[in-house]
Amino acid sequence: MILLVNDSNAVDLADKLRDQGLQVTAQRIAVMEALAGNPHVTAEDITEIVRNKLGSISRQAVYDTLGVFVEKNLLRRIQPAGSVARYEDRVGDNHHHLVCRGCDLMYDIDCAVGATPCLTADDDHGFLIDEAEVVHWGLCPACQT
Amino acid sequence: MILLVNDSNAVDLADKLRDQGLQVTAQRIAVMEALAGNPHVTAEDITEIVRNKLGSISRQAVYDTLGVFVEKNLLRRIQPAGSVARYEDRVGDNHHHLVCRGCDLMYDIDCAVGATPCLTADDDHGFLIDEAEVVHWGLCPACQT
DNA sequence: GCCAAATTCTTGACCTAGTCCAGAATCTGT
DNA sequence: ACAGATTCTGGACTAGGTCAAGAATTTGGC
Repeated sequence: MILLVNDSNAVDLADKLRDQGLQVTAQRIAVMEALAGNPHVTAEDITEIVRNKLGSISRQAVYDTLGVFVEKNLLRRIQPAGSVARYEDRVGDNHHHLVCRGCDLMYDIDCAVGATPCLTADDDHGFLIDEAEVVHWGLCPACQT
Repeated sequence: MILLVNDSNAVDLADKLRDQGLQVTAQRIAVMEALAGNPHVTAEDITEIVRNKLGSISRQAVYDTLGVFVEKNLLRRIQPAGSVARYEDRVGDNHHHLVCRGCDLMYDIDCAVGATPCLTADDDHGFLIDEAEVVHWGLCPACQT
Protein backbone atom coordinates (compact mmCIF):
# COMPACT_ATOMS: atom_id res chain seq x y z
CA MET A 1 0.00 0.00 0.00
CA ILE A 2 1.29 3.44 -0.92
CA LEU A 3 1.39 5.75 2.02
CA LEU A 4 0.36 9.28 1.17
CA VAL A 5 1.83 11.69 3.62
CA ASN A 6 0.26 14.87 2.52
CA ASP A 7 -0.44 16.62 5.76
CA SER A 8 1.93 17.77 8.45
CA ASN A 9 -0.02 15.90 11.06
CA ALA A 10 0.74 12.56 9.48
CA VAL A 11 4.40 13.51 9.17
CA ASP A 12 4.53 14.19 12.89
CA LEU A 13 2.93 10.86 13.62
CA ALA A 14 5.32 9.06 11.29
CA ASP A 15 8.27 10.54 13.16
CA LYS A 16 6.71 9.52 16.43
CA LEU A 17 6.56 5.94 15.23
CA ARG A 18 10.10 5.96 13.89
CA ASP A 19 11.34 7.38 17.17
CA GLN A 20 10.05 4.23 18.79
CA GLY A 21 11.70 1.98 16.22
CA LEU A 22 8.36 1.12 14.65
CA GLN A 23 7.67 0.73 10.98
CA VAL A 24 5.46 3.38 9.50
CA THR A 25 2.34 2.06 7.82
CA ALA A 26 -0.85 3.67 6.63
CA GLN A 27 -2.80 1.56 9.13
CA ARG A 28 -0.76 2.76 12.07
CA ILE A 29 -1.00 6.39 11.05
CA ALA A 30 -4.74 6.02 10.66
CA VAL A 31 -5.11 4.36 14.06
CA MET A 32 -3.13 7.16 15.66
CA GLU A 33 -5.26 9.76 13.95
CA ALA A 34 -8.42 7.99 15.03
CA LEU A 35 -7.29 8.33 18.63
CA ALA A 36 -6.42 12.02 18.35
CA GLY A 37 -9.28 13.99 19.75
CA ASN A 38 -11.36 10.91 20.49
CA PRO A 39 -10.85 10.06 24.12
CA HIS A 40 -11.85 6.63 25.45
CA VAL A 41 -12.67 4.93 22.17
CA THR A 42 -13.04 1.17 21.88
CA ALA A 43 -11.21 -1.10 19.46
CA GLU A 44 -14.41 -1.32 17.48
CA ASP A 45 -14.78 2.46 17.29
CA ILE A 46 -11.24 2.68 16.02
CA THR A 47 -11.81 -0.01 13.42
CA GLU A 48 -14.78 1.87 12.08
CA ILE A 49 -13.01 5.22 11.98
CA VAL A 50 -10.02 3.73 10.21
CA ARG A 51 -12.22 1.93 7.70
CA ASN A 52 -13.91 5.18 6.84
CA LYS A 53 -10.53 6.66 6.12
CA LEU A 54 -8.63 3.78 4.55
CA GLY A 55 -11.42 1.69 3.10
CA SER A 56 -10.52 -1.37 5.11
CA ILE A 57 -8.40 -2.75 7.91
CA SER A 58 -8.44 -6.12 9.57
CA ARG A 59 -9.48 -6.60 13.14
CA GLN A 60 -6.15 -8.22 13.84
CA ALA A 61 -4.21 -5.23 12.52
CA VAL A 62 -6.17 -2.96 14.84
CA TYR A 63 -5.46 -5.10 17.88
CA ASP A 64 -1.82 -5.55 16.93
CA THR A 65 -1.38 -1.86 16.42
CA LEU A 66 -3.05 -0.92 19.66
CA GLY A 67 -1.00 -3.51 21.48
CA VAL A 68 2.26 -2.19 20.10
CA PHE A 69 1.33 1.41 20.83
CA VAL A 70 0.42 0.61 24.41
CA GLU A 71 3.68 -1.26 24.81
CA LYS A 72 5.62 1.72 23.47
CA ASN A 73 3.66 4.03 25.71
CA LEU A 74 2.10 5.97 22.87
CA LEU A 75 -1.33 4.96 24.10
CA ARG A 76 -2.91 3.99 27.35
CA ARG A 77 -5.38 1.17 27.63
CA ILE A 78 -8.11 1.50 30.22
CA GLN A 79 -10.77 -0.97 31.10
CA PRO A 80 -13.11 -0.16 33.95
CA ALA A 81 -14.83 -3.23 35.39
CA GLY A 82 -17.71 -4.38 33.24
CA SER A 83 -16.68 -2.30 30.26
CA VAL A 84 -14.80 -3.21 27.12
CA ALA A 85 -11.23 -1.98 26.71
CA ARG A 86 -10.80 1.64 25.72
CA TYR A 87 -7.81 3.56 24.50
CA GLU A 88 -6.66 7.13 24.93
CA ASP A 89 -3.69 9.07 23.64
CA ARG A 90 -3.31 11.16 26.75
CA VAL A 91 -0.30 9.47 28.27
CA GLY A 92 2.44 10.51 30.63
CA ASP A 93 0.31 12.48 33.02
CA ASN A 94 -1.21 10.85 36.06
CA HIS A 95 -4.86 11.57 35.35
CA HIS A 96 -7.76 9.44 36.45
CA HIS A 97 -11.24 8.56 35.27
CA LEU A 98 -14.80 9.20 36.27
CA VAL A 99 -17.14 6.47 35.05
CA CYS A 100 -20.93 6.27 35.08
CA ARG A 101 -22.27 2.98 36.42
CA GLY A 102 -25.35 3.41 34.28
CA CYS A 103 -24.08 4.17 30.80
CA ASP A 104 -20.27 3.93 30.88
CA LEU A 105 -19.92 7.63 30.09
CA MET A 106 -16.37 8.56 30.98
CA TYR A 107 -14.49 11.73 31.81
CA ASP A 108 -10.87 12.48 32.51
CA ILE A 109 -10.25 14.03 35.87
CA ASP A 110 -7.17 15.40 37.53
CA CYS A 111 -6.71 14.24 41.05
CA ALA A 112 -7.65 16.74 43.74
CA VAL A 113 -4.90 15.46 46.00
CA GLY A 114 -1.29 16.25 45.08
CA ALA A 115 0.86 14.42 42.58
CA THR A 116 0.85 10.62 42.30
CA PRO A 117 -1.75 10.17 45.01
CA CYS A 118 -1.87 6.97 46.97
CA LEU A 119 1.02 5.62 44.95
CA THR A 120 2.74 4.44 48.05
CA ALA A 121 0.96 1.40 49.34
CA ASP A 122 1.16 0.70 53.02
CA ASP A 123 2.59 -2.76 52.45
CA ASP A 124 3.85 -3.44 48.95
CA HIS A 125 4.37 -7.19 49.45
CA GLY A 126 7.65 -6.91 47.58
CA PHE A 127 5.96 -5.67 44.42
CA LEU A 128 7.59 -3.21 42.04
CA ILE A 129 4.68 -0.79 41.81
CA ASP A 130 4.59 1.40 38.70
CA GLU A 131 1.11 2.86 38.69
CA ALA A 132 -1.78 3.70 40.94
CA GLU A 133 -4.96 3.70 38.91
CA VAL A 134 -7.92 5.56 40.33
CA VAL A 135 -11.46 5.14 39.05
CA HIS A 136 -14.27 7.25 40.43
CA TRP A 137 -17.61 5.46 40.14
CA GLY A 138 -20.96 7.14 40.14
CA LEU A 139 -24.02 8.10 38.16
CA CYS A 140 -23.97 10.74 35.47
CA PRO A 141 -26.67 13.42 35.49
CA ALA A 142 -28.73 11.58 32.85
CA CYS A 143 -28.63 8.27 34.74
CA GLN A 144 -29.57 9.78 38.11
CA THR A 145 -33.27 9.80 37.26
CA MET B 1 -33.02 -30.36 47.89
CA ILE B 2 -32.79 -30.81 51.63
CA LEU B 3 -30.65 -28.23 53.29
CA LEU B 4 -28.49 -29.64 56.02
CA VAL B 5 -27.61 -26.96 58.48
CA ASN B 6 -25.35 -28.86 60.79
CA ASP B 7 -22.71 -26.33 61.63
CA SER B 8 -23.00 -22.99 63.33
CA ASN B 9 -21.22 -21.30 60.45
CA ALA B 10 -23.96 -22.21 58.01
CA VAL B 11 -26.56 -21.01 60.51
CA ASP B 12 -24.88 -17.63 60.63
CA LEU B 13 -24.83 -17.45 56.88
CA ALA B 14 -28.48 -18.44 56.65
CA ASP B 15 -29.39 -15.60 58.98
CA LYS B 16 -27.31 -13.24 56.91
CA LEU B 17 -29.31 -14.18 53.84
CA ARG B 18 -32.65 -13.90 55.58
CA ASP B 19 -31.66 -10.50 56.91
CA GLN B 20 -31.43 -9.40 53.32
CA GLY B 21 -34.79 -10.91 52.42
CA LEU B 22 -33.16 -13.68 50.43
CA GLN B 23 -34.22 -17.29 50.28
CA VAL B 24 -31.89 -19.72 51.91
CA THR B 25 -30.67 -22.47 49.62
CA ALA B 26 -27.88 -24.98 49.86
CA GLN B 27 -26.27 -23.42 46.79
CA ARG B 28 -26.19 -19.97 48.31
CA ILE B 29 -24.76 -21.19 51.58
CA ALA B 30 -22.11 -23.10 49.69
CA VAL B 31 -21.20 -20.09 47.56
CA MET B 32 -20.89 -17.96 50.66
CA GLU B 33 -18.70 -20.55 52.32
CA ALA B 34 -16.53 -20.80 49.21
CA LEU B 35 -15.85 -17.10 49.51
CA ALA B 36 -15.01 -17.19 53.19
CA GLY B 37 -11.28 -17.30 53.54
CA ASN B 38 -10.72 -17.31 49.78
CA PRO B 39 -10.06 -13.76 48.72
CA HIS B 40 -10.29 -12.79 45.04
CA VAL B 41 -11.72 -16.01 43.65
CA THR B 42 -13.21 -16.21 40.19
CA ALA B 43 -16.67 -17.48 39.31
CA GLU B 44 -15.02 -20.60 38.00
CA ASP B 45 -13.09 -21.14 41.23
CA ILE B 46 -16.31 -20.83 43.15
CA THR B 47 -18.11 -23.25 40.86
CA GLU B 48 -15.43 -25.82 41.45
CA ILE B 49 -15.36 -25.34 45.21
CA VAL B 50 -19.13 -25.62 45.42
CA ARG B 51 -19.18 -28.71 43.21
CA ASN B 52 -16.71 -30.39 45.51
CA LYS B 53 -19.04 -29.70 48.38
CA LEU B 54 -22.47 -30.15 46.85
CA GLY B 55 -21.76 -32.51 43.98
CA SER B 56 -23.08 -30.15 41.36
CA ILE B 57 -24.26 -26.65 40.65
CA SER B 58 -25.06 -24.96 37.38
CA ARG B 59 -23.01 -22.12 36.03
CA GLN B 60 -26.12 -19.99 35.93
CA ALA B 61 -26.85 -20.56 39.61
CA VAL B 62 -23.34 -19.41 40.48
CA TYR B 63 -23.64 -16.23 38.43
CA ASP B 64 -27.14 -15.52 39.72
CA THR B 65 -26.04 -16.02 43.30
CA LEU B 66 -22.98 -13.85 42.95
CA GLY B 67 -25.06 -11.17 41.25
CA VAL B 68 -27.63 -11.14 44.03
CA PHE B 69 -24.96 -11.07 46.72
CA VAL B 70 -23.15 -8.17 45.09
CA GLU B 71 -26.43 -6.31 44.77
CA LYS B 72 -27.16 -6.86 48.46
CA ASN B 73 -23.65 -5.82 49.35
CA LEU B 74 -22.68 -9.16 50.84
CA LEU B 75 -19.92 -9.44 48.27
CA ARG B 76 -17.80 -7.09 46.25
CA ARG B 77 -16.99 -7.74 42.65
CA ILE B 78 -13.63 -6.59 41.39
CA GLN B 79 -12.25 -6.79 37.91
CA PRO B 80 -8.84 -5.32 37.22
CA ALA B 81 -8.24 -4.58 33.53
CA GLY B 82 -7.37 -7.70 31.59
CA SER B 83 -8.50 -10.05 34.34
CA VAL B 84 -11.70 -11.98 34.76
CA ALA B 85 -14.14 -10.87 37.46
CA ARG B 86 -13.24 -11.80 40.99
CA TYR B 87 -15.24 -11.74 44.18
CA GLU B 88 -14.37 -11.07 47.78
CA ASP B 89 -16.39 -11.08 50.97
CA ARG B 90 -14.49 -8.21 52.55
CA VAL B 91 -17.03 -5.45 52.11
CA GLY B 92 -17.79 -2.21 53.82
CA ASP B 93 -14.23 -1.07 54.32
CA ASN B 94 -12.47 1.10 51.80
CA HIS B 95 -9.57 -1.16 50.99
CA HIS B 96 -7.77 -1.30 47.68
CA HIS B 97 -5.88 -3.82 45.60
CA LEU B 98 -2.36 -4.52 44.51
CA VAL B 99 -2.24 -6.49 41.26
CA CYS B 100 0.69 -8.11 39.47
CA ARG B 101 0.85 -7.30 35.77
CA GLY B 102 2.59 -10.60 35.17
CA CYS B 103 0.47 -13.21 36.89
CA ASP B 104 -2.62 -11.45 38.28
CA LEU B 105 -1.56 -12.22 41.85
CA MET B 106 -3.58 -9.92 44.04
CA TYR B 107 -3.32 -8.54 47.56
CA ASP B 108 -5.56 -6.35 49.64
CA ILE B 109 -3.97 -3.15 50.79
CA ASP B 110 -5.11 -0.39 53.06
CA CYS B 111 -4.49 3.05 51.69
CA ALA B 112 -1.49 4.86 53.10
CA VAL B 113 -3.21 8.20 52.78
CA GLY B 114 -6.08 8.98 55.14
CA ALA B 115 -9.64 7.80 54.81
CA THR B 116 -11.46 7.78 51.46
CA PRO B 117 -8.50 9.08 49.51
CA CYS B 118 -9.03 10.96 46.31
CA LEU B 119 -12.77 10.49 46.67
CA THR B 120 -13.36 14.10 45.89
CA ALA B 121 -12.79 14.66 42.22
CA ASP B 122 -11.69 18.08 41.14
CA ASP B 123 -14.59 18.42 38.72
CA ASP B 124 -17.36 15.88 39.19
CA HIS B 125 -19.21 16.75 35.94
CA GLY B 126 -22.48 16.53 37.86
CA PHE B 127 -21.92 12.88 38.73
CA LEU B 128 -23.13 11.35 41.98
CA ILE B 129 -19.87 9.71 42.97
CA ASP B 130 -20.14 6.76 45.36
CA GLU B 131 -16.76 5.10 45.20
CA ALA B 132 -13.14 5.76 44.41
CA GLU B 133 -11.50 2.53 43.38
CA VAL B 134 -7.73 2.36 43.58
CA VAL B 135 -5.65 -0.32 41.90
CA HIS B 136 -1.90 -0.45 42.37
CA TRP B 137 -0.20 -2.07 39.40
CA GLY B 138 3.22 -3.65 39.47
CA LEU B 139 5.22 -6.84 39.34
CA CYS B 140 5.24 -9.38 42.13
CA PRO B 141 8.59 -10.69 43.37
CA ALA B 142 8.30 -13.85 41.25
CA CYS B 143 7.53 -11.92 38.06
CA GLN B 144 10.36 -9.42 38.50
CA THR B 145 12.96 -11.82 37.06
C1' DG C 1 17.17 2.57 -6.98
C1' DC C 2 17.03 -2.68 -5.82
C1' DC C 3 17.00 -6.88 -2.88
C1' DA C 4 16.72 -9.72 0.97
C1' DA C 5 15.37 -9.85 5.65
C1' DA C 6 12.38 -8.32 9.02
C1' DT C 7 8.13 -6.77 10.10
C1' DT C 8 3.34 -6.21 9.47
C1' DC C 9 -1.31 -7.22 7.51
C1' DT C 10 -5.07 -10.38 6.12
C1' DT C 11 -8.10 -14.16 6.58
C1' DG C 12 -10.52 -17.29 9.10
C1' DA C 13 -10.88 -20.42 12.86
C1' DC C 14 -11.16 -20.49 17.63
C1' DC C 15 -11.66 -19.46 22.78
C1' DT C 16 -13.50 -17.78 27.16
C1' DA C 17 -16.33 -15.34 30.26
C1' DG C 18 -20.56 -14.24 30.62
C1' DT C 19 -25.78 -13.80 29.29
C1' DC C 20 -30.51 -15.28 27.79
C1' DC C 21 -34.31 -18.28 27.86
C1' DA C 22 -37.95 -21.45 29.30
C1' DG C 23 -39.29 -25.02 31.98
C1' DA C 24 -38.56 -27.75 36.30
C1' DA C 25 -37.62 -27.69 41.13
C1' DT C 26 -37.47 -25.57 45.61
C1' DC C 27 -38.60 -22.36 49.27
C1' DT C 28 -41.73 -19.31 52.00
C1' DG C 29 -45.70 -17.52 54.48
C1' DT C 30 -50.17 -18.82 55.69
C1' DA D 1 -49.61 -28.81 53.42
C1' DC D 2 -50.50 -25.37 49.50
C1' DA D 3 -50.09 -21.69 46.33
C1' DG D 4 -47.21 -18.23 44.74
C1' DA D 5 -42.79 -16.46 44.46
C1' DT D 6 -38.27 -17.43 43.81
C1' DT D 7 -34.50 -20.07 42.27
C1' DC D 8 -32.11 -23.74 39.65
C1' DT D 9 -31.02 -26.35 35.47
C1' DG D 10 -29.54 -27.14 30.79
C1' DG D 11 -28.53 -25.58 26.57
C1' DA D 12 -28.00 -22.18 23.07
C1' DC D 13 -25.93 -17.92 22.21
C1' DT D 14 -22.95 -13.46 22.22
C1' DA D 15 -19.11 -10.22 22.48
C1' DG D 16 -14.55 -9.27 22.79
C1' DG D 17 -10.51 -10.87 21.94
C1' DT D 18 -6.61 -14.31 20.49
C1' DC D 19 -4.06 -17.69 17.48
C1' DA D 20 -1.82 -19.24 13.35
C1' DA D 21 -0.06 -19.27 8.70
C1' DG D 22 0.73 -17.23 4.57
C1' DA D 23 0.75 -12.90 1.69
C1' DA D 24 2.11 -8.14 1.43
C1' DT D 25 4.76 -4.19 2.82
C1' DT D 26 8.64 -1.66 4.78
C1' DT D 27 13.44 -1.00 5.72
C1' DG D 28 18.53 -0.96 5.65
C1' DG D 29 22.62 -2.18 3.03
C1' DC D 30 24.53 -2.33 -1.38
